[in-house]
Amino acid sequence: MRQMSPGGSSAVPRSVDVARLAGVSQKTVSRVLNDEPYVSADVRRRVLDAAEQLGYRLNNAARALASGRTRSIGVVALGTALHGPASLLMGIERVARDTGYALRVVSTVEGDPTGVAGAVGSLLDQGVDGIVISEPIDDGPVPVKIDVPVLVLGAPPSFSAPLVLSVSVRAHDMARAATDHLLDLGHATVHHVAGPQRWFAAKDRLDGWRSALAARDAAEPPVFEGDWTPDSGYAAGRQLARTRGATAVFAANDDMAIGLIRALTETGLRVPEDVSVVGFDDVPVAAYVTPPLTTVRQPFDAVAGEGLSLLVHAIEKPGQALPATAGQPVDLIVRASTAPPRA
Amino acid sequence: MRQMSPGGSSAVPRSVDVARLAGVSQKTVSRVLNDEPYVSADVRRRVLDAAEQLGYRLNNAARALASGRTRSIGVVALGTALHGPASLLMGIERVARDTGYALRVVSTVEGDPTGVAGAVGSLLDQGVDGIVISEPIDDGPVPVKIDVPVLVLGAPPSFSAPLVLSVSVRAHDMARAATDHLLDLGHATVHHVAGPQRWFAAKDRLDGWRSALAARDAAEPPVFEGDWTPDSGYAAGRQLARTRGATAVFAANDDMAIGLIRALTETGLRVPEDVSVVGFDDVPVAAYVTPPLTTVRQPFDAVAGEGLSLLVHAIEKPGQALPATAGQPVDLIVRASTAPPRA
DNA sequence: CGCCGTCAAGACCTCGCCGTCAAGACCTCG
DNA sequence: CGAGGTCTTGACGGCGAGGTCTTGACGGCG
Repeated sequence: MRQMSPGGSSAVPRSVDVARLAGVSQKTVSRVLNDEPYVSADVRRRVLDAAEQLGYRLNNAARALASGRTRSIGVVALGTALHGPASLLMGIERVARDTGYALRVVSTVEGDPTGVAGAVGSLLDQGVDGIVISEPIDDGPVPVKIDVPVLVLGAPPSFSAPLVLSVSVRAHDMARAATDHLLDLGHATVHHVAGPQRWFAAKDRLDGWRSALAARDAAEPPVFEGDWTPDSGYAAGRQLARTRGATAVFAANDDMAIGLIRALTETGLRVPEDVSVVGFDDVPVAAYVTPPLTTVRQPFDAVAGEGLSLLVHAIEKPGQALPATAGQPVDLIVRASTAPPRA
Repeated sequence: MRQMSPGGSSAVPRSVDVARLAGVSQKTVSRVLNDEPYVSADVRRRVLDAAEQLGYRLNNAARALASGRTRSIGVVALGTALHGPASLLMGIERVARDTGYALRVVSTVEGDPTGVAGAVGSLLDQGVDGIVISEPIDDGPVPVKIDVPVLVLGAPPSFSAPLVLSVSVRAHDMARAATDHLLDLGHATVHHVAGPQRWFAAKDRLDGWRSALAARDAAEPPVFEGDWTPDSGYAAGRQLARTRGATAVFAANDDMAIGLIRALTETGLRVPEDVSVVGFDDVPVAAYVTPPLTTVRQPFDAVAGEGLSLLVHAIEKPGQALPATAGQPVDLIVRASTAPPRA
């Protein structure tokens, strides 16, 4: 355990070493390092100098054990590099770092029987002060008793925790806006290439699309269920090309929209002249594909930021009322993949 | 600190509670839970039952304090949702989970003065058994003394640690293969849209391109330095379109290639008839843009897997020889964005 | 039948920090 | 000038696990 360099006597320094060097008690070192009050400027200086001189680092395990807090937040991520989930994760990381929390990441894997419950369990094992569940997949109720606040980004599965916060990404409204846009252009109805329905995010978009159609009494064509990949969008496109009279499609993400457009173009259909396409996410390349994609921008950073500040508030001031949140705007970005149907 | 439910006396159970219920000592509980030898089957059974009944979870902070190990690995990620970094991160997470390690993630931010050093420092503060630095940005030497094994994916900055492992992503060879492909098609030379040169990954690709040109005595045109975004690729494309005689371009990632192609097409140049373009990464949409992109596939999962198994080996069997690693193949994927120059 | 090695389990200490309480120094003010 | 605050600091006892040593029980064997 004791770590020695071959040269001689350099163990990893402990706070008591710092104390000795500074000529104070260990407790005072602790005070200085935790910014507790009641330390004279002089002592503080001496302690900091001594710590620096020894290259002292606080031992987090000991600190966590003694204080019961870890200053870390666990994230249940989706094990994918898809733009949405990855953006959310990075947004969360940034805010966590800014607020002084470390991040522990576990991802759920497609097909893992334990799913979200297993991921949450492993976070609880590690010890976290709060948990973020990012746009989860539905594997039914989560049978884990959680004893820290939980933030869910997107639609929540049901579980028991002292406090469940949730920031809506408003996928429903966004999907509806996308669909409305196509209907407004004069299309009789709008087809939908959905995401995998085990994802709440995919379900929300489907629902939004459905309610937009219902509000105008538009016929609801059959849904193609893809898996977020351009490949699945392509497959949907091949199928759609054989469907007579489809003039507008809303894809549940940009990748599928891009695959879809390729399939349509390959079969001789022009976008947007013959078929209009709307995507979802506004991935970076969306503006540069052919044709530039009309899509809905997801405010990942804003969602992560807002959610995390709620969570941190819940962790640090338990019981207090939560600050109001702004809510995210729906941001439809119209580019060149949509147009009125040909007369 | 003691946590009570309003109803009554349900504190979070400790190992000593399990011990009492099972009628053994706390140490025996520890033995069972750590799979130590010298426990009879009967006792093991009783302990496990008691633990389950109480819903007992090992306290990781206490365990880490007592054992000096955290069973966690720290990752220095790039704070971006770009396909490459995000894929690497997810690959790392998957392997870490499979090998029983938890993940702590810190990201470096563009423009953070402390850079990699700061990120590594915060991981050391948290306590990790090993560190992965994923495709770092060059902020000069890292002045932190690290006392755990380090794995660097991509080119390493210099720092001091007991053991520095490194898995090459062979970006140099890949870039060279991409450039060679264009030269093989008969192009007199190849232009390059580079990534930001603070990234080692971008530098490697530039070097690979450069060495391919040098090997054939091809003239080296000026380099456009982008920032990985399609926007910067687009800007490079506008500029390139004004350059007479450019017939082949190698872009340092697919996003820039896509922006580039759009700029070329908008100015009336056809891809690949007038200009051939090769990307890098093989992002999911690469096969579906117009034209489908010739690109180099990066084996992110394989790199993450190979690297992490090395790191885990170094953590668990310090001093022992490392297992040999396979090395990753260079995988050029030829699609429709490249063709011989017009005669 | 006694010696010794292996197995099984427990007592007791340790890990490095934080929380609580107590005590001394110093100030304020009647 | 002394009572009662406020500031500063330290002694001490955990936090909840793992490590080490010890103690018995048991069994093989000369």
